[in-house]
Amino acid sequence: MPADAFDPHDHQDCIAEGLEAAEHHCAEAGLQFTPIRRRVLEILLGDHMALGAYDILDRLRSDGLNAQPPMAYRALDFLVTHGFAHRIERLNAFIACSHTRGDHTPAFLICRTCQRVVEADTDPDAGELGRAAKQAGFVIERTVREAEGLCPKCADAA
Amino acid sequence: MPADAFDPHDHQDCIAEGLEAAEHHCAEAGLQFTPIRRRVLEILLGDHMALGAYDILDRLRSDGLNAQPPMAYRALDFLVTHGFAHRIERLNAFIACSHTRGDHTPAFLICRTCQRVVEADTDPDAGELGRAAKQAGFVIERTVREAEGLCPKCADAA
DNA sequence: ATCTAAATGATACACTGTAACACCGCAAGC
DNA sequence: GCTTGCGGTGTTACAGTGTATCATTTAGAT
Repeated sequence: MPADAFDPHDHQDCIAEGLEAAEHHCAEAGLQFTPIRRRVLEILLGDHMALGAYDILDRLRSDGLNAQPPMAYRALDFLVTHGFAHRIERLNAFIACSHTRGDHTPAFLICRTCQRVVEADTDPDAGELGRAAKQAGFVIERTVREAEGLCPKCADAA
Repeated sequence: MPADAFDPHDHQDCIAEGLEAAEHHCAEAGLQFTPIRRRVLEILLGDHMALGAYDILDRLRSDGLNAQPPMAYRALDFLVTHGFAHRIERLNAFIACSHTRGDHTPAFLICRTCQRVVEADTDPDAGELGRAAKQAGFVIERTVREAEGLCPKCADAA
């Protein structure tokens, strides 16, 4: 289990595995894993921090591309739609998915000191949102669950 | 309990009570509940939908003010900081708080059809986020919990 | 009365995201 | 082969959201 991007780990594996999983899933599903989409996912997999669309754009440009905003947003839309990446609403930023593919309902832990973000999988109808929805008779279609605070390392340092 | 803004209710009461509660709390706490702040809260209390900062700005302008963006954002910052309003991250918008004052950890149910938003109070360390944080050793300072879907009325209609 | 801190007024700008259109490449079908 | 359609890319221009900065006013404290 990738319980923890807060823990040390061999990060090259994250990148390689993430890319391969996406490639495999696209092949299965008949999706086009184009060079741009692949490159954007690779950038996102590059660290466990959320990146803004314009950060992505800058990196594409340092690859030598004359990239404009729609290029980044299109690739990000693709990745988010198909579950290869997630949007962090609180940060207006994006992060590579660190779990197995398929529909899932992520929750995020955002460290305000080291900026790292960890993804955890959840049950959409559980938790406080599920409870509130049940009480109100509300039908949940999508959830946003994000916590800001301190990761173990940064909490110790403080 | 205001379990449900989805239910019919006398809305003038919402506005009057909300304003009075804020006024009272500001007096207690030595906060300045200035005309602009009061007016912005009144606008937010005007319905159970989230309003963007520029929606607020437009309404201030139709009051005859030559309002610029910082005016709306400052008032909203004040209201959010002191718990009279909340920011809905998913919508880049704001809504009046519908619960008693003091620190609390809201969750929101957002109807994608009628656009109404209901606030529920939660325990910051409970739910799926609390579970994930506990497992990772993460210290939660703030949470974002928002569900999009269908309110009872809109679900029936569909 | 004067001083100080907070709030407001105003300009300008930065960041985030999208509409619209032209173009390209490839696969499906005639 | 040809062409037709569709998804992806290249590009321009703009819309929406949020802030830094500085001047000015107001409200309270001494």
